[in-house]
Amino acid sequence: MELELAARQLEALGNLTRLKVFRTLVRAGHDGLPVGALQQRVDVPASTLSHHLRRLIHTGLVVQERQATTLICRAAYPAMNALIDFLDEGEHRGRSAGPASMST
Amino acid sequence: MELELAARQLEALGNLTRLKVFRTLVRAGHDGLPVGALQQRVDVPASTLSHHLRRLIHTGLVVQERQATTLICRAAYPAMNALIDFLDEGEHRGRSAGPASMST
DNA sequence: CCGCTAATTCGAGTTCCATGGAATTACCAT
DNA sequence: ATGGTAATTCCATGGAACTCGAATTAGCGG
Repeated sequence: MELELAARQLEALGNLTRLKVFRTLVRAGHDGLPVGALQQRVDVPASTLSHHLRRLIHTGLVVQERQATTLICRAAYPAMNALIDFLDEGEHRGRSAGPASMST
Repeated sequence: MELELAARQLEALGNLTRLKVFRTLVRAGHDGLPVGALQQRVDVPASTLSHHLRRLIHTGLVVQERQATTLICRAAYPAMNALIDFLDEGEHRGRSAGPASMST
């Protein structure tokens, strides 16, 4: 992972609103959430949320997929794990690939 | 870990210079490095470095200890691990406490 | 006490970021 | 095509962050 990308990702997460958004998506798991649902949970004006989402997407921490008129947002777990490993200086320690996958 | 603290720590790491500083300290291990040595490695003016260090210290990611006229800086490994766990939604998975502690 | 080195604080300029209302695009249903 | 909902882009405005030279403080050695 490149230093610059890591810095941009960390900066992206270093904002209260964006961090809330990202954590909400991490909790939501692989199914993700529509932008509208995110807006209700995080409680910010739509335009503001959109700006923040754009940034998270641009840095590769969030992915969007269109389903008709709604846009589904998902946390990019691989990117998150790469970022964590980077902070750790490459000490991998068997993180699971996705959201808290309990059991088997 | 509180959301606000996590955001401030992530923001602190989300700057190219500060990220370089922090990673240099992580690599340096428990012995840490004097500010002067850091300055040589990261190559920024002393005053600039000092501002960045202040921020990293203020957020709890770095610790300083005085040794005569020089200040030793160390990465705060517990804080780093707490931050990582926070991003992960509290999935702990046996990270080691410090720098790549090979063997025993 | 005086000088020396280490490091921080002061001060100022520039740039970048966050916010949110209004206008706009995208897509589907009828 | 028209209406309707989802979401983004446009635009303006405070405000905060980054940078770094100069001045300052902290602590030792002679």
